[in-house]
This record gives sequence, structure tokens and C-alpha cells, in this order.
Amino acid sequence: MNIGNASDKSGLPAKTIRYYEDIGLLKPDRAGNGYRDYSMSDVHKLRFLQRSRGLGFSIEECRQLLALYEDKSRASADVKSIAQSKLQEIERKIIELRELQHTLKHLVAHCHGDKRPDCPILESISGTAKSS
Amino acid sequence: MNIGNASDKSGLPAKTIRYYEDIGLLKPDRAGNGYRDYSMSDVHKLRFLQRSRGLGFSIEECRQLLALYEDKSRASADVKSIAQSKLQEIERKIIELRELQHTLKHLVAHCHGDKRPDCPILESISGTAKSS
DNA sequence: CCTTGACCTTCCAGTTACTGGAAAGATTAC
DNA sequence: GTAATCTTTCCAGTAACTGGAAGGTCAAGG
Repeated sequence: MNIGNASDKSGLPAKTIRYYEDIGLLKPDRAGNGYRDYSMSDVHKLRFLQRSRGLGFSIEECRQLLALYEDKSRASADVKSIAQSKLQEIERKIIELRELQHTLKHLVAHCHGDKRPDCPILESISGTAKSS
Repeated sequence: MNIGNASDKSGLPAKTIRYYEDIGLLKPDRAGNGYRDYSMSDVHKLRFLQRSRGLGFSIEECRQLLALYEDKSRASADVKSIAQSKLQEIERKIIELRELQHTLKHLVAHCHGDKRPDCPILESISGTAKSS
């Protein structure tokens, strides 16, 4: 399929998809007319990249994740150790998102935006003291 | 406290903290010698920024989140609607992280890196067919 | 067949969000 | 007092896109 279609299905702008090709992340086939030709497998990888990037992984981390995803026949211990450290990172990110969620929920529940300067929840979260 | 200390406590490089000041995200006090002086409240906000950025929110989104966090006495409906949409985004990110976690766990559990080109889990995830 | 509009191509420049390094002043440790 | 370790500002470089120009391709309508 063409890049526009792949873009719709993956959620990545066509520009970004071309950029990912430039830096060697994902190289699609080419049709006879020179158009890029994406397989469903390519689209899944693009979606995978779209998510990973959106979740704060760097391009290089995404490259590793994609290599895992593609199983570049590495030594087992190697694959496992990278995957394991990524899993820890994911676990941490989930916890952080839960905390952020918690903070915002309290905000919605308890702060009324009525120009009081003393929202009790925020004070309890952030504190006010100066220290060296 | 000095910027180095704030850097240690927030997890953000001093460079980045200064950059955030440049773009008007967080303006600390200044000590008599011209050094930036961070309060604990500032450090909490920096940590908040460190996390939000690491979780894939853009600077502008972080600015909004920080405004919520600081309760910039907006109209209640305004605050709530922004917070609500951020909460949805957070919910989505958590789900995506869980899916990524799921994928990697299967990888670790079922792919042995023994140079077989046919890891069954990855095939089931990504598919192989071409379509227009 | 021809045009029109929506695709696609490459290339190059601009933006966002840092990041590194120089040059110089302030502080702390001996 | 002086050396090491802060800190300051400023300017340049990098990472990861993003926009726009100039031009080729394709499917639909007349």
C-alpha cells in the first residue's frame, strides 16, 4: 500500500514515515513507479513505532525495541536482557502515569478554580519550604 | 538551593532546567550572587516536568499540566475540561504501555534467539500479508 | 485523449527541545 | 591564596521531526 494509506493506518505523518526510512528504521519495498509500498507487517511496525515514540522512548530505544520485535536472531541472553530492562522501564512509566493520573484526578475533584490561592491538594503535593 | 542540587533532586540536567526557564516554564528566585535559588516547590514542579516529558507529553502540554498543577485560577469548567482530556490521554498511554509490556513479555517467554526465522509470537502480532 | 486534482517523489530549509562547550565569576576545601 | 568545583551567559550543534517547493504519477470526468 502507498504511504498515505500507511500513514492513516499507523497514525504517523507521511513525513515522519519517510524520515524513519532515512534513518534506517523501516525500509519498505518500492513499486514500479517509485512509490513506497508498505506491507501490513510494515504498518504494524509503524504503529509500534508510533506508540513507542508517543510513550517517551527515544529513536535509538525504538530501534532496539523494533529489533526485538523483529527478532534479529541475537543470542538469547542478549535479547532477554534488553527486553527485561525495557520491561522495567515500562513498569516505571506505568507507575508514573498512575501517579500523574492520581494528581489530576484530585485536581478535578477538589480544586474549583474559584481564584482561591490555597488549593489544599496542590500544597500537599508540592510543599512550600525553601532549603539549601 | 542551587541548580546542581535541584538537578539531582529532579532528575533533570541543569542545562534543561535553564532551558525551561528560558522558555518561561519555571522561573526560580535569584540569590544575591546571581545564582538561581530553587524552592522545594520548584523542585517538585521540575520533577513533575521530568516525568511528564519522559511520558511523551510535549512542552506545551507540560505547560498546560503545570498550569493545572499550579492552579492558575482559571474558570472551573476550563480547568476541568483540560484535566479531563489529559486524563483520557493518560489512560490511553497506560493501555498502550500495557500492550507493549504484553508484547515484550511474550517475546521473552517464547522467542529463544536461536536464529529460527519463524518466531510464532511475532508473526501473530505483526502479520505478513501485503495489501494495497 | 486530456485535463484536473489528489496522490507521490526528492530536496532543502525551519522548528522544537534540548545538549555541549567556551569564557568568566563565585564558592568551598586545603 | 589557590585549586577545584561550582555557577553564570552565550553561542553553536544535535535529534527528531515539519513545512514547502518543484516536479512526476494516477484515477476520474468530460
